[in-house]
Amino acid sequence: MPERGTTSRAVQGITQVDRLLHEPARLLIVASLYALEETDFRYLLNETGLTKGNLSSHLSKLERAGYVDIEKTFRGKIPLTIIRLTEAGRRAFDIYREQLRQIAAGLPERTEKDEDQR
Amino acid sequence: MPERGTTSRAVQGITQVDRLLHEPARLLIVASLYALEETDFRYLLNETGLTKGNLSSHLSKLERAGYVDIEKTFRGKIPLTIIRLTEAGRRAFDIYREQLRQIAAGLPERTEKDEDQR
DNA sequence: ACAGACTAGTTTGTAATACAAACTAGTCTG
DNA sequence: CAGACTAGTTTGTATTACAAACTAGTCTGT
Repeated sequence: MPERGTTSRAVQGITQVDRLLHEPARLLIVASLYALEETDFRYLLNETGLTKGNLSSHLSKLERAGYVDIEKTFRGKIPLTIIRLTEAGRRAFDIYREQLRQIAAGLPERTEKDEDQR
Repeated sequence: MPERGTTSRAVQGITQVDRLLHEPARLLIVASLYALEETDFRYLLNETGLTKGNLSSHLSKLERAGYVDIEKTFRGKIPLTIIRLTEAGRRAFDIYREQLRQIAAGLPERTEKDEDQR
């Protein structure tokens, strides 16, 4: 098995994270959805602080990946988009969360010697 | 101060991470450099597993941002590129490391109730 | 009744990206 | 001295992230 240097394995793992979730805007969307049964477009808009256009396109991307279900309904006569995290999305998030923690834990620390340098 | 929903502050902070370091390839480069006084192109190539082209362009980007110093020398008659993390790069990494840890810690967990759902 | 404001999103345009393949410039070897 | 090798850089391509402009319809004041 080829070793690739001295940087910790955990940190080298960063090259394999799910790029779909590594994008901050989408991680925020999915993290918001994670705790909820379902929610609507307006809620996510408020929760994430994204613009409508951005939120719309990130949701489409997550939908194409099978990470969210998007259901179009009406609240009275006004269109309402219901968004749900799928089981696949939930699993992908679980994996990403654990990878991120491994990586964060594995990043090198400032040592006392480093402090002296300046 | 406007609240933006129920997702934890730490996680909302993800929208403000340093995009230069959030890119896996570059984080790996900078994490590799962090522990070292200086190193060369060949070492990083091996350490990161990137292609030469990719490493070259990521290093240029880090150099433009002032995160690394690149010095061109010769080892005998063969060109040798020496790379060093600057103090600015070191500080940026310190900040990113802490932000990442906050975010990783703040991501929602799978609850017992969630487990039941499937 | 209908002009204009509002709700709820989607589509379009643009600049920046990440990546690998192709290239450059020179050195070493049989 | 041809070809293989070292050490990188440049170029080409497809994907992206983002906001501005747009679509489709509903509500409100006069």
